[in-house]
Amino acid sequence: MNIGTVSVKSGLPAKTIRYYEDIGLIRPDRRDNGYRDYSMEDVHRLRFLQRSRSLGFSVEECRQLLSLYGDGERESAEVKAIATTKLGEIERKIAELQGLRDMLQHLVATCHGDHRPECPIIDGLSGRAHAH
Amino acid sequence: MNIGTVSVKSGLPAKTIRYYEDIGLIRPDRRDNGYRDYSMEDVHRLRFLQRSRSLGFSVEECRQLLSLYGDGERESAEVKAIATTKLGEIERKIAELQGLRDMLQHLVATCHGDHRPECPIIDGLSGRAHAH
DNA sequence: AGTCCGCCTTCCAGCAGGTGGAAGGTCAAG
DNA sequence: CTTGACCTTCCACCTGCTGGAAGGCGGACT
Repeated sequence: MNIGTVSVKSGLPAKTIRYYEDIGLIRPDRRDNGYRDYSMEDVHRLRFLQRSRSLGFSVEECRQLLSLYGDGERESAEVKAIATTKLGEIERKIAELQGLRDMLQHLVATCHGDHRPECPIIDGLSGRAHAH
Repeated sequence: MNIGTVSVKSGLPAKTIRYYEDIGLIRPDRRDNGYRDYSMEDVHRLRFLQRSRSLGFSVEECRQLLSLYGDGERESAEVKAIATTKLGEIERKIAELQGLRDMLQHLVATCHGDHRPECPIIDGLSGRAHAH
């Protein structure tokens, strides 16, 4: 199977698929003409990568998950530990962004937004005023 | 004022302060010995940068905000427009992360996390099952 | 047989936003 | 006079790709 087909099937750009090969996440065969030749197994691995990346796992985490994915002997506890850690990170990230949002919302709400130079947003960013 | 002092006062690493100079966000004086010499105005600008970066503005957005910050004639409407756009982006980001969280929460909740090889997380990532 | 287009290959460069480290100059204290 | 903390520049590296150039290959149409 050529890279273009695999790209469609996996939902990943061809460039990204080659990049994943560069960093050792997949190892497709080569044909006589030099073209990469992918198996269905490769497609599964790439879909797996696409999903886990879009769920916020780093490439290194994906590498771990992928080795567990391919290991029939793996213990689900290992996988759960990785996922749980990532869940905590995502929750922290959400809380952080909510803090930013509240701060910005406050600044935007108190700004007249007209042609006068007074601006609580600038003041807030400069630390001249406290957006409590 | 030396860069080390400014680093403490602004909450930014010295490396980052030099980098901000490289990309033209600040322009400190130089002393005879080659050391950078910062004014209180520089410190204010750097604190401003630190705050706006940590509020999720990109460096380019910070550059805009900084030019408005230094411009007594600016109209608050300009600033409000930038902040409002950024607010929308932050809200989209939060929603996206909440989606990830829900998905991962579901996967983690349905995984026994023991030493058996069955693992709904791996299944979910591989697309073999739907964590709806 | 020639030509076209689209696919494939490699390689090199660059994006954001810094961070790390080497190699060396400077300054104040002991 | 040496030590140690600070400062300087420069160059490389990080993540996770993405873009583009230059060239080979494959099948269709004429």
